[in-house]
Amino acid sequence: MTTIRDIARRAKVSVGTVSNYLNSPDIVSEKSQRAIRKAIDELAFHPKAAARSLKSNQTRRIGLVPVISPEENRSQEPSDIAFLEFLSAVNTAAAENNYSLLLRAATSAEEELSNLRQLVGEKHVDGVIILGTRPVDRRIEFLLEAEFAFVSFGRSAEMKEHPYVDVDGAKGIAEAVHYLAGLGHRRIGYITPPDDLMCSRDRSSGFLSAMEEHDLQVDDALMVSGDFSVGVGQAATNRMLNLPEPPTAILAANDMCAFGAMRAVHTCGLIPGQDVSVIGFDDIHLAAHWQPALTTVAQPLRRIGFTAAQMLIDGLSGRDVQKQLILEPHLVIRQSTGIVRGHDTE
Amino acid sequence: MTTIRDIARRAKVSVGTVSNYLNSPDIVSEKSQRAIRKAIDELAFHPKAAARSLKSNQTRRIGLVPVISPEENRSQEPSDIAFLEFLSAVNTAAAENNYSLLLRAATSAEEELSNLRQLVGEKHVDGVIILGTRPVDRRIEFLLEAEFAFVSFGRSAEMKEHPYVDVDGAKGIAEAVHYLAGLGHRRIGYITPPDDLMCSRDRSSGFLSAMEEHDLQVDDALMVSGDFSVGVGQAATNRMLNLPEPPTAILAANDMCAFGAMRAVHTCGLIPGQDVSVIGFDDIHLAAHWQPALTTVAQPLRRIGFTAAQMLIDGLSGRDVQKQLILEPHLVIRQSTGIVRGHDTE
DNA sequence: TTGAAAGCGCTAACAG
DNA sequence: CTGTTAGCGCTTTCAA
Repeated sequence: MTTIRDIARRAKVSVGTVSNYLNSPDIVSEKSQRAIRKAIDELAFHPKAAARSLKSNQTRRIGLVPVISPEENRSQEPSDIAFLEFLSAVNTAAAENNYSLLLRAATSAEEELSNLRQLVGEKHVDGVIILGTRPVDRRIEFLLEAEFAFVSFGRSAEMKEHPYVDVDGAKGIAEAVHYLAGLGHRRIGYITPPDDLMCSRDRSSGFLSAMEEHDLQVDDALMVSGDFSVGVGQAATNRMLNLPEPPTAILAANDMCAFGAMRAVHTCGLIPGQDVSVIGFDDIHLAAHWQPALTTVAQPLRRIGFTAAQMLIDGLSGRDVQKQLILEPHLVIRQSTGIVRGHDTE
Repeated sequence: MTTIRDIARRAKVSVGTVSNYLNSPDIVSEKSQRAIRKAIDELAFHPKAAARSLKSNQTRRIGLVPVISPEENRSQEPSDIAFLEFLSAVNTAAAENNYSLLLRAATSAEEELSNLRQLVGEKHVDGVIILGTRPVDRRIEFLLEAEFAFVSFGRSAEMKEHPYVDVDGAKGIAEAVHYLAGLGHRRIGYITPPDDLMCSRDRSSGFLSAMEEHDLQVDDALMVSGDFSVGVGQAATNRMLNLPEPPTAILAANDMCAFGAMRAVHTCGLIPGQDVSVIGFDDIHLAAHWQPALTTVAQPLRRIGFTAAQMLIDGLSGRDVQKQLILEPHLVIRQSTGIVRGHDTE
């Protein structure tokens, strides 16, 4: 392995000068620069990351602990695809700042916490990004306590403030309800995200208050706790559609869930967008390509991921930045929603 | 920061003993073990990763360089979702072996290579996994030359052997053609993966020979070079459907592409699975949930990802293992394919 | 079994 | 501007 000493020897300068060249080239004389550059090229030298971080105490890595359920070996982060969009944005922001992303998969909430502890304790990374935030989140408690840099996607209900990027889910859902109400829908089904997530709480409050605003009755059977999967969307919708008084519209936890809902509508011999309206959440890429194209509450996942990473890196670089950011979602209207059948005749 | 010295002092042993305890506890006396364990707990000690890797010369990380196009900021790896399934399997295998996954995004093929060089040269990782293999692949040339551990998803056409996990794409496509031919289809359109990928070459050969086997004519207009996106699937299908003699079946580059194809079929006022059959490739989770459910050539992406990572790690651990593995795809028949309309009347 | 000590490859004073 | 040097926190001989 070629080291900084080899370069120094070959370029006939000291190791200190080589190190200076590596870190602030302009502080080194033209002549030395040339000699060093030449030696580096000839020996194909690369400064070893481990040695650098040992000394400088920084890794230029940011960590993420995705939870992957072992049975189906599927990512459980806020819906597969949405997670990918988020992840790729984080990755992009990291790369732009010359950081890498370190993933350490966990298969359960317990493991998630212990992997995080390891990542942090052993200093594999300079900071972490967490998602799937819960109202009381042990990860956040830990990170705050350890005074370790992090940004979360989603607020928690902690007393102490922490850095996060979030979306005003209550407002997003409310907008969807307003829109449906305007279309004449009175029985609106709502499939929530997993109960333990903060975003679920947030959105439910938006749902409830918007329903009230329109004098719409919230039927227990029409507000079912679900998750981000196609399967649950389909099952929950199916159940609601078989109620004595079925809903004419379904608000799904996210787009995947909405795809499942549409499937259920179809299976019941009804047409999504005509007989039953379906609205998703996220606006993943596929939403526009579904048949019928999905009306959904768009959440700027890429912007969220990018911003979270950028905030984290800015913090690590000592730049001081806004610590909390709440983005506005907006309703994207496509073909999966429509006027209530028989609305006029009532 | 608490170090091994602090533990040594507190446990009244030497640093060497603490280190031994960390690496092979059984070699340390019961008494010392207890004392050390106690000190570690009390001080919440974690051995620093950087120091460890500097000394031991291994990182327990495996690297991956995803290509994310900047315009749309979307992963370009073999179709978004398929990539996620692969990635999560790699991550799982890594985690099981106490490895992490390091991602270093690139925005172009040039950057992909230079990021890889950096990952390897600076020893951020012990080995890498590459995908989107090309017949002549500079990454593979580089890795072979550098004698750096890696496994690729997909063969290349290099002279030298290299470790890979692949799928017999030719066979998969051939199976799809046989099936369509059996259904009476004679005009079969084929949208290929990106031309520069090895898998494209592989599958095309399977397509051509299967067509020949059934005495089916390969029309240039029906074999279009595409990619893994919904958009291209839709556009290409649309074009083919407007030909004087349109195809009655479409083989798409992958499931996403097939989704686009179905959409085009729909847009032309036809019904996928009845008027025009569509077959995908991959069998991503959503394929079964599409409307109509997609017939597709299933590629065990999770097994591939898991195996690739496991092979890499086994190699790193000195275990010697099979270096090449080709998995068999199989056709999953669902509702997007059917007998040619008017087949009987001919 | 344990302790002392020599580095792993780099950075950052500090003196020249 | 350059060279010397003392570590960063750990592992691993080697003697005791």
